[in-house]
Amino acid sequence: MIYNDCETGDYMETDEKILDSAILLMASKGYKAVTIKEIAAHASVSEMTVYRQFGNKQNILDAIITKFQYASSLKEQLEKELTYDLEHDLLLYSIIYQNYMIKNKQIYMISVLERNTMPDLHLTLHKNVEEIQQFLLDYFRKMQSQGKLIKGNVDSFVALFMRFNYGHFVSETLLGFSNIPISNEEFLKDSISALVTGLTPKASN
Amino acid sequence: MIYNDCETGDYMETDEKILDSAILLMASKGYKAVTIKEIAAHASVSEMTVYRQFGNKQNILDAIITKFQYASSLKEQLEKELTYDLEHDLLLYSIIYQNYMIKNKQIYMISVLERNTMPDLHLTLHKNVEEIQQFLLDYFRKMQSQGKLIKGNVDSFVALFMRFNYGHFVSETLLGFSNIPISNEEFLKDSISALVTGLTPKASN
DNA sequence: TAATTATGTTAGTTAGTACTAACTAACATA
DNA sequence: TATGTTAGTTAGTACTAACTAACATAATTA
Repeated sequence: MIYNDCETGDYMETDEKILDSAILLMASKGYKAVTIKEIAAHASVSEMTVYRQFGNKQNILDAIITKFQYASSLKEQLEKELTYDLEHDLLLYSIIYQNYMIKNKQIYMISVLERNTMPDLHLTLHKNVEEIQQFLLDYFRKMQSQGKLIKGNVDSFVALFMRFNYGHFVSETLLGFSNIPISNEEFLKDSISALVTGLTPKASN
Repeated sequence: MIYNDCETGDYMETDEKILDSAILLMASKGYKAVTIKEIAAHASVSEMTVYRQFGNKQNILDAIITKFQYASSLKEQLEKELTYDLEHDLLLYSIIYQNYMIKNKQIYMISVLERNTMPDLHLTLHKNVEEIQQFLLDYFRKMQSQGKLIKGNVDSFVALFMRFNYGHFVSETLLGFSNIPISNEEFLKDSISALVTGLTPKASN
């Protein structure tokens, strides 16, 4: 089995091939169910090479986690482009969020599969969720104080929006079940348009 | 370790204790990572009893699947109580859906963990999703034709609503992260109220 | 060219796990 | 009294997977 699909056309480093194969297999079957033999075969290296590079199985996962633990650029990416127009901003958020999650879907899947055996990983990733939630809470409060968001419980509105985005990510990307006969972007546009109508104060008031 | 929490106060049958322990452990760690020894210990029986009752590990999972494969009562439960008032019906759906998923969360978790190793289970449960989606599509179309739902892509509206419910289930029940400082029912009420406002045609038209 | 480095090969050891077999104990029932 | 049923105990087999050690070879570098 040959495995080498680095986008640059260069051959991937041995370490990268191993980590790439490991994350793929672990996200598919879980840490315990994946064997070093499988990882080596998928990376087209010998089992010994894996052991020489990483020592043991746990170190492979640790390397994966370290590699994918870059700072949450989600917030910074957003803050720059906010226009304080509800529809624009929520759509922007949804698109950026989906792209962010697609990039991290494998490490996220591992964290779900191993949420009980290795709770630290899951908690670490969950920190990001809390940060995003806080960011959205601040944004929604600001919009509310400017009369651009209906009165009511901001916590609920934020949760509504977050759970919609999260549900979309899980069914569409993580589990790969697409039941919608239209494109992803169209769907987001339609949904957020309806959402925004519900969250915008009536003009007549 | 003593394990016996049958609601009737009677002692649970040996088979039930074993299945109950197995589903709990498999939903927590995945099929492969659970050992017969663990299941036996958790059910407070000897390993041999497990083998005598079920023969092998796969049979335990098969028994679990068979036991939890009752007809989707979700649709029937709903049809009876529909009032064709959007807010009432969507809130009703959300509550019934959440309760239904809570009941089936363990088998659902197993289907996610083993989605690649045993794709049949996941596909079977997914059939239910498709059925629910079709039901909601019919309902939304009906409401739209009665002028009780805004014009636009019904597929999007259904997906918006389903993904909100699904996202809520996954974060609240499946992964157990509750970030909302209010009660579940209050949250559903608030969210659906906002959603319904967005999906209801304006009175002035 | 010689040394070094990266990788492969082969053959182990050790531990865990699914599963079997033989036997025993307690209790119920014909 | 004899037999069936249900569960436990103990020992063992077959296999798998993590991990190690020793040696071989190809590529890279001094």
